[in-house]
Amino acid sequence: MHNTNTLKQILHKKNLRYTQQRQEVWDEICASDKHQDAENIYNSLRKRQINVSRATVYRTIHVLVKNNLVRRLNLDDGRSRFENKIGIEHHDHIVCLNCRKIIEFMDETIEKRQTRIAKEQGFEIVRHVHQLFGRCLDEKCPNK
Amino acid sequence: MHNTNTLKQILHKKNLRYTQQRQEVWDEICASDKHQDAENIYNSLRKRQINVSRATVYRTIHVLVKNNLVRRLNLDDGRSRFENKIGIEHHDHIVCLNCRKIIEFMDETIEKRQTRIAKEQGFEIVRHVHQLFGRCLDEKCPNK
DNA sequence: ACTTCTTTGAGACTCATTCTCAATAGGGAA
DNA sequence: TTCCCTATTGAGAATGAGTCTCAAAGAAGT
Repeated sequence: MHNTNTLKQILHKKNLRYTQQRQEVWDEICASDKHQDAENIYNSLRKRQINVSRATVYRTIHVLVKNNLVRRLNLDDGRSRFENKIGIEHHDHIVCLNCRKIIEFMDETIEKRQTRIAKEQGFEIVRHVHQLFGRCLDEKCPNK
Repeated sequence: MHNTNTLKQILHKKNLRYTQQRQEVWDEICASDKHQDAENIYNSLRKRQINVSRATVYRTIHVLVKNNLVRRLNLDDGRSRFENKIGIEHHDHIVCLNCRKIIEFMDETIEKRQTRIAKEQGFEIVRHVHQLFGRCLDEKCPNK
């Protein structure tokens, strides 16, 4: 895996241990751009005969998120989704309410403006959430 | 209560029944601009000797949200918050990660831009979430 | 290999929210 | 006003994502 070193180094820097389970969870998140949830990740690993417990999947995700390898998305459907952050440009999301298709977007003007707005209100932004929920025109979308 | 008619009429239009419990929950949400969660609303009513069950609080909130009287906010802390929408301009939120202070903001440029972006991607926006999480400069904020 | 300290697995647990179902009560019709 | 139909309510059980516990397993420095 091309990300072995990344993970190993980062864990080492934080005095955390590099384990097979952590590598597998990290690989699984990197392998897909489908914004998987924890249960998904757990099942995918199991299907590939990789033994990782559910608790470890959750715990590993925390480690990855805390160390900026992974981003947690909350798409208002009751479970968190995760996406690889390494080598990926910042972006926000458009979500179809019918088919749950997710499109990424990024707008420099919006980014700058929100920073300015926050500053005017006496805030320094640490992170932001910008999600557009709507209906897509996709052929396959059950959108009547 | 000045919102009695609003609620009564809207419920009637949808063939739903106007009940004391629904009025009380709605009043409680309107009475505060503190973005209360369901448990809060439930406790406030109890404290005022008003008998409403937790289940009814949750059920009523659904009714109010579905009928556009109330907005549900998900501030990534595990429970939904609610705010009155009637007579209130649209806005988004800035949240302090330290003291949980919530400030409202609204920017016409951002609003327009996100609509255009969505359209370009073949989406019609139904709703959006735009939240800025950061640290405020408030005196009382435990922000070191 | 030895030791120390972290991580793991399995299942119990938490907590917000939803569900179940019998009892209650809107509200239109008579 | 009373009757009836059906929606709503209350109490507590159930759900489900996520977290915790603790004994066993395993990194990694020496």
